[in-house]
Amino acid sequence: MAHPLIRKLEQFTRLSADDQRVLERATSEHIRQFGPREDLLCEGDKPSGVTVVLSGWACRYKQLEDGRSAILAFLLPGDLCDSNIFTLGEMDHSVGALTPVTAAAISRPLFQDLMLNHPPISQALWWEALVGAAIQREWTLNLSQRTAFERLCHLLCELFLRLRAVGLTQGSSCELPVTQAKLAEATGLTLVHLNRTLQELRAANLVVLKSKTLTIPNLEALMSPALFNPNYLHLDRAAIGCAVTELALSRSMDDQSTGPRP
Amino acid sequence: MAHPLIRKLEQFTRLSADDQRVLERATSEHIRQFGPREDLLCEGDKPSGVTVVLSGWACRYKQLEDGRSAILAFLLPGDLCDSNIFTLGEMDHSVGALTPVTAAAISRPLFQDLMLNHPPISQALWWEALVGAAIQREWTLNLSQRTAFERLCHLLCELFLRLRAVGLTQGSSCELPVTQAKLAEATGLTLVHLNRTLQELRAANLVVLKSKTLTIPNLEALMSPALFNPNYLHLDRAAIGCAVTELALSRSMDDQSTGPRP
DNA sequence: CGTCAGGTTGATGCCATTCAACTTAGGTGG
DNA sequence: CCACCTAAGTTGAATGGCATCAACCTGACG
Repeated sequence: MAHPLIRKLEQFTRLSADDQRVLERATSEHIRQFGPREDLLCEGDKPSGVTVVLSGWACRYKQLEDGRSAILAFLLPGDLCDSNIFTLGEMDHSVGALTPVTAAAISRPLFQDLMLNHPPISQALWWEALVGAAIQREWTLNLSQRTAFERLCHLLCELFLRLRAVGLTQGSSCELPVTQAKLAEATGLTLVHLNRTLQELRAANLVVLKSKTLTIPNLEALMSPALFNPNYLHLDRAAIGCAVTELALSRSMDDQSTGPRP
Repeated sequence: MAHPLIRKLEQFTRLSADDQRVLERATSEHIRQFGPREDLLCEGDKPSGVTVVLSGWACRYKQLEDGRSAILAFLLPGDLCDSNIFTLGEMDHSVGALTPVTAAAISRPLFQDLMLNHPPISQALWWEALVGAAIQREWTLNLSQRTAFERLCHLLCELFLRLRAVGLTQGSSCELPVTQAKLAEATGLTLVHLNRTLQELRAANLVVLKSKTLTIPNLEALMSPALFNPNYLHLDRAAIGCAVTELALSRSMDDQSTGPRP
């Protein structure tokens, strides 16, 4: 499969062969593996490199001194953990692995080279950061206004679309390698209540979730109750080019998937 | 008073006289005034310029189709409404004025000149965007984990510190030119419940709020119940230089303010 | 076969919402 | 100067969504 960072940034703009080579080199120097509960980065860490998730799922999270904690974002393959961290003094939150994770660290000089001498890449990194911020805003709205049911619908829609954008869906299915406890932390619900909400989703035939595989028989039916508007993911430019084939592919695989739909 | 954008970016790094001149020119071309309920930007707008708040308060907000809406951020003088919007296709949320607002629009060519030919400025703009994202994460945590009481404490702390960073506090007081309805939208509470929570804050002597003026007799006492950690504002570098005088100034004015503290 | 993580269920209570009314302050016109 | 109006703030009572606590179930694994 293509390099996930390149695949992701190409959602924004086509990168020249040269730029792609530069990115590949930059992300192949310091590769590290992390186990499921391990931290990629801790709050307070001084920047030693920009971290890119190459495979597996991670999450941003933040803890209060009294033990409460929340997941603030899911990081999927191709995502940057600490975009341009060098301009900030230190991490204001932590990043933890949810599954086994492979991550690359881009050293400071390499990163500065990308930013200064490769305008298309630095543009794409801006895009990455801005979309990340847009997603964070949507999560704020999610917690602020949506009910538990809507919240969960919305989260699952988002994850599915983001995974599809980097080619990690199979038809109407994708991996969802996280426990209900983690989904609860991400939606601001208790584990118990999340479990019940999930059962509502199943009862309404909006999702099938079994053994870490999520199937969405009818994506629009899931988007509708959440009032899901995908504009905040800013995948539109990609839509002009890639997503046509992407969509066609996804559709054709829908046909051979288990759940036939009206 | 100094130019608010310059003042803000200098929280991150000292700008040369030349850079300051460039910024001043960039933000003096297209000045616009907005009335209290007017929109500076609407969801779906295509970028026509980067908007900077010069005076007054604005907010990012997002509405759901069924009428629910939430305030996602407060924009104070010096804040950018749509950082680097040119790399995104369109606005994914709206920006509205809460008070009379003066804003400048930086045109596309001017903005690109800043980004390409003035590294210290483009660095500072990265910092601005990253801090904005960090604040958004903190708001996510706020909504996800903190109680109504803690949430309000936290919000007021943040606003006070951000205002102080751009020199808009007088001793332990600052303007808070927003209605309780807006504070409710920002904290994800109903108006009624926000009102009651605010009364709790007053009863606990944590704040004095009258005729749009907020006074915080003891900032640490307000930070404590919210488990407020200012690291996410990334004002630390400034702290090395400016904030010493800033703090000294603030202290000396505390002395002549109404509420003496132990 | 015991253990443990992950998932499911029931009972109970509180925090926050909802609806509805009332107060206060500022502004405007007769 | 008072009658009226509107926006903002305040209060009470009833409802409900979600949390909390405590079991219990299930499958994977050594």
